[in-house]
Amino acid sequence: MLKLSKKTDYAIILLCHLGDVDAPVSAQEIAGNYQLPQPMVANILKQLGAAGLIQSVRGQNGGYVLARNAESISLSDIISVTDNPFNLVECAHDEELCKVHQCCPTRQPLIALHRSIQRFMEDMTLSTIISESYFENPDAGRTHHETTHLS
Amino acid sequence: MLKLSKKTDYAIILLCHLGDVDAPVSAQEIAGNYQLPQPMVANILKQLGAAGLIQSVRGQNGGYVLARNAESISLSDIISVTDNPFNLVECAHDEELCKVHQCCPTRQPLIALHRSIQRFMEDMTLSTIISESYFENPDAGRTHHETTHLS
DNA sequence: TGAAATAGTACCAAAACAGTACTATATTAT
DNA sequence: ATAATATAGTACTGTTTTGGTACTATTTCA
Repeated sequence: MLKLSKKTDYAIILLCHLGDVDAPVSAQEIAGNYQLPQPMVANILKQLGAAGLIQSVRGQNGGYVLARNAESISLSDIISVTDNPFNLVECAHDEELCKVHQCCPTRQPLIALHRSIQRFMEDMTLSTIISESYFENPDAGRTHHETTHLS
Repeated sequence: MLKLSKKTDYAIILLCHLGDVDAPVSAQEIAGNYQLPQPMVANILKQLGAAGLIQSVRGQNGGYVLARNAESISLSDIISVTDNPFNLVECAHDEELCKVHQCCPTRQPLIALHRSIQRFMEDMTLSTIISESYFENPDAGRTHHETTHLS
């Protein structure tokens, strides 16, 4: 339906949070902070860890921290983990899949759209997202996340 | 999963075909020409008709023709019919849906992405798609569609 | 009047999504 | 040591969406 999955949606929130904090943050902590289902959050963090976007710290007081700086994590990276690699149309990656590629009128323009979106998502980094979110919520300072709980 | 549905995919093919021909074209004819499932094609054409993108001609020798010229039909129009209105993230349209909008770090940047894609899809008209497809398949002339059948 | 077409629905199976559960392992505070 | 708190890995499930079919009615033309 051409929309981001909840998983991707959540992943961005999680990563923004991690990008704001230095110490490891646990799944439980984030889930509580944003009122998200804890098992989901845990699963997504596991996936992001396996993909190398974040690093895990096991044991008590453990959690996750960004594995790279926020400038080098793109929206495209995130979506690749939580939503499969972006693929607006099958034939953008698998030309052979297209039964009618000899006469398919959609290939060129849809691949153009695909590339345009791809480009946009590669250019949009986590740090961009974080700084744009401050523009909207300037009072959501880094040490006040516990005050942003919802009633 | 951030990809176009088959319905949208097909719809673009159908509309491109209609944009190339003046006389009404039947569902059966198009389905045969592009090796697409006939009932699906019929359903999509019905929807496109109901949405006012194409006009139907009933009865024998009937079929469909574009209801407006190809310049005035945008990719956004098409997707609205076959894929629901485009909505990258819920909160792009329904701010109240977002439980954490007070502290949600994703709103601004994702809405920016949404708008960028939306804009792109509004600017890409059916006539653009058709002309770009000729760039790739210059031999797919308007009277030779029956020669492009696949074996 | 019959063939060929659309109109309008209703239906169904398979896949994807959103979320849960469980077991194992690692680390640390006590 | 050991209990508590965390991640690691994986399997499972209910719901929704997708992709596609089927059926009946109506319109038009030869």
